[in-house]
Amino acid sequence: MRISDAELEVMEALWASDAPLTATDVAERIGAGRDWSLATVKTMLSRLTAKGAIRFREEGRRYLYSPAIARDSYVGKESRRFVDQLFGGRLSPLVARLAEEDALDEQDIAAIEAILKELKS
Amino acid sequence: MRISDAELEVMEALWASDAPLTATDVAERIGAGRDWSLATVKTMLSRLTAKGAIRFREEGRRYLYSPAIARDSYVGKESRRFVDQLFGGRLSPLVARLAEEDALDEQDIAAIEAILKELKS
DNA sequence: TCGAATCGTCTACGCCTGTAATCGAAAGGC
DNA sequence: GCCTTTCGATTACAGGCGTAGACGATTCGA
Repeated sequence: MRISDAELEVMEALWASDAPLTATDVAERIGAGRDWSLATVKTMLSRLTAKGAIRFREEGRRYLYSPAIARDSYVGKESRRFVDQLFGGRLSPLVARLAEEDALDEQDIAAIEAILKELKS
Repeated sequence: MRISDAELEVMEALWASDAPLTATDVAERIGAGRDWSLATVKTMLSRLTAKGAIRFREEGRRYLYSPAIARDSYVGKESRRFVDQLFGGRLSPLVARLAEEDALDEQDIAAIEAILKELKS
């Protein structure tokens, strides 16, 4: 299943904390950027549960939520989907495009080179 | 404005042909993959027009559609959005992730290296 | 003990998306 | 001159999304 932009925000909060979180916890961690009411966060948690992206354990009257899918695996799938959709499955045209827009700094470039060098060994 | 997955398919047809296309033309070019009725294609064309992503010129009773935005610029914006959303704006973690999934072949790697080398000169 | 706070669930609602049928106008064929 | 085809426009409709209020149950504070 796809995870929507708003839902992703909730996932990030859960992924960022290794302990399970209550709805209120999640709301607090998101707090800043998105000005959501607690009700909204709860809706997201329900929908994510329905999608199987998170799960919860009951603790008294509250639920403790934790991710049911790993960030790496989700991000990997989305990345593939993205390069497939816009770049025919190849990463190099993406790199070219971002390079052309000066979206890569020295540090990022060096990091990429290191990864590739490692790959070839 | 965002362009949806289905709408993108129509954009690709228009981007791929330098001449303007009629609705029927577009339908033919898409034909294969997506099993759409002509009506569906027309809906996409209307919506894309409303979004300002394409425009048309009347030719008799038909419309001749052409892109109003360049593929490069659209793709660039989406790419940024993507790396911002999932990788904090850095490309290297994306490369790392795809590398880890063996989604890069020799050819792609070489192409990326060439781009980076060029960048540094 | 009794009202206030809090919990998860249910309901809401407008916009977007995917997919298409219908419709009135025009054009083309015969 | 008509019937058929074809055009774009309008309407449809279910499911997803963003955002949240209302509700019944429970618990906590005084």
